[in-house]
Amino acid sequence: MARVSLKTVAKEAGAGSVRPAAKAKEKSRTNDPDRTRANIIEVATHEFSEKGLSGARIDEIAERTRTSKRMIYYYFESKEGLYRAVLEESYRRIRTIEATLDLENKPPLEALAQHVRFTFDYQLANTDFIRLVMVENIHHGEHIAQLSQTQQANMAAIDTLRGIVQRGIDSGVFRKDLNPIDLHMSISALCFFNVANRYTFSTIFKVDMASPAETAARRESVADMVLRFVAP
Amino acid sequence: MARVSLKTVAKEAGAGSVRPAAKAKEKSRTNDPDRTRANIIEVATHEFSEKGLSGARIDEIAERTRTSKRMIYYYFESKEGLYRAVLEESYRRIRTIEATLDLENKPPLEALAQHVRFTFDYQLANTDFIRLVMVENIHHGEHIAQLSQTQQANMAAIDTLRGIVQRGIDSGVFRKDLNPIDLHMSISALCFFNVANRYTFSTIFKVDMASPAETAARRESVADMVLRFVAP
DNA sequence: ACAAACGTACGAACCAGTGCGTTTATGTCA
DNA sequence: TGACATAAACGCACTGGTTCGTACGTTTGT
Repeated sequence: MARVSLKTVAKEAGAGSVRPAAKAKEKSRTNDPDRTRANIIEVATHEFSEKGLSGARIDEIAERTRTSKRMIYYYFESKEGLYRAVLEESYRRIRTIEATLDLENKPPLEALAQHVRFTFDYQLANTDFIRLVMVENIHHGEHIAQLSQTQQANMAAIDTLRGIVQRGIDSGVFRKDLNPIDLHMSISALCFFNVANRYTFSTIFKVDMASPAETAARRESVADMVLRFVAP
Repeated sequence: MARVSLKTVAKEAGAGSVRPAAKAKEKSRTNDPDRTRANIIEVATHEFSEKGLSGARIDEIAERTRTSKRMIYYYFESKEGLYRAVLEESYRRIRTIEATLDLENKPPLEALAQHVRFTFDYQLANTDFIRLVMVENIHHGEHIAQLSQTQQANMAAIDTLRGIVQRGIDSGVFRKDLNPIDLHMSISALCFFNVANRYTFSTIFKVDMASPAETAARRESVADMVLRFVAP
């Protein structure tokens, strides 16, 4: 059925990943499993986050890749396998970035405020991740349930917050009955909504939640709400 | 192009829809367009909310209906048409129920607290609706964008909150710079997350967010957070 | 030489949508 | 009132395009 060749000719495109200098004739193929794998995941991440697990098409993902559909199955075995790899990688990325923040040495109130603003901005800048979480919840979390590695690592992500809360309580600037997990949930909820429900909310209330002005105001409102929440 | 009439034959619709007494032989079919339509929407609501727009299957919806697949296309024209009808009906239902609450005559603080707890409980009890909103946002809100009727009616849904805010400010128990839409967003965010992200959050943090104890604690935490937020 | 990495082309199941014929309800006029 | 025409409501069985997945052969690296 005249299915088009889909060459993906040449191209140095890459965000990085230098190739061997050879390049002489474009006829030659270069094996680079790491790059191929990473490239597939990158494309798939965007595709799954845009269309969901059921809405995404393996053929379309393959098309946007520098390799072929066969390679997707070679590396990931199935559509769900690929989805799981995408989920894992997205969760891995968020926690490595979160760890770079140094909030341990700042006064609790300031540290918390910064933590909230950072979370807000990170989620705003990583809508792909947010949407993947939405998709995963539509699927009842059955895939992340299989990634125990990911679960553990992400549970540890609130250790920073836990530390801030402890210091805040100790120094008397936070109320004593504060529950770190509950606090984390509230922060997540406020930041998450801003990205996740942007479309329906903007449509109904005729505001452009993606605009810089709206975003800035919202960020401060969220920070304010959290700070008020922890006060004694 | 046998394009169906789409009658909407007036009628008192009601959840009940009494049938003609006839019923004589079970061999005979009884035409009851309203009931058929409502039945399809009911089944489709659950199916779309469980599997999403792309994940849901028309054949499966038809199977769970008391009628045939052909009727789905007879009444709704396409899968997306059915989805739109489902979305519209879900939004319609939430606002009629919301309107039944009488908060106009209670003191602002009490009214707000009740409003928050009601929102929390309603969303908890109507996961189908919440999940539909998630699905719609995955699709960039392109379907609700076509339902201007629904948009308008739902924008009006914050009039109650707006009234409470005004009375609270006037009587001095709320701070003056409170923005009703911003407040509404925060309340929605806190309640929404509880249902929408239940699976990933429960999995990562090893808590059962659906349990009564967890739910009750969370409801009070949310109410507390909102009340602190509005204080002068 | 041998395994890992890769591409092409194909198949089988799935699934939205429809052609067409049948039954039920309703209006109309003798 | 009842015969009849017409429209609405309905069901069966099918189709054509889509889509996940793979058989099989080729190239690259060690």
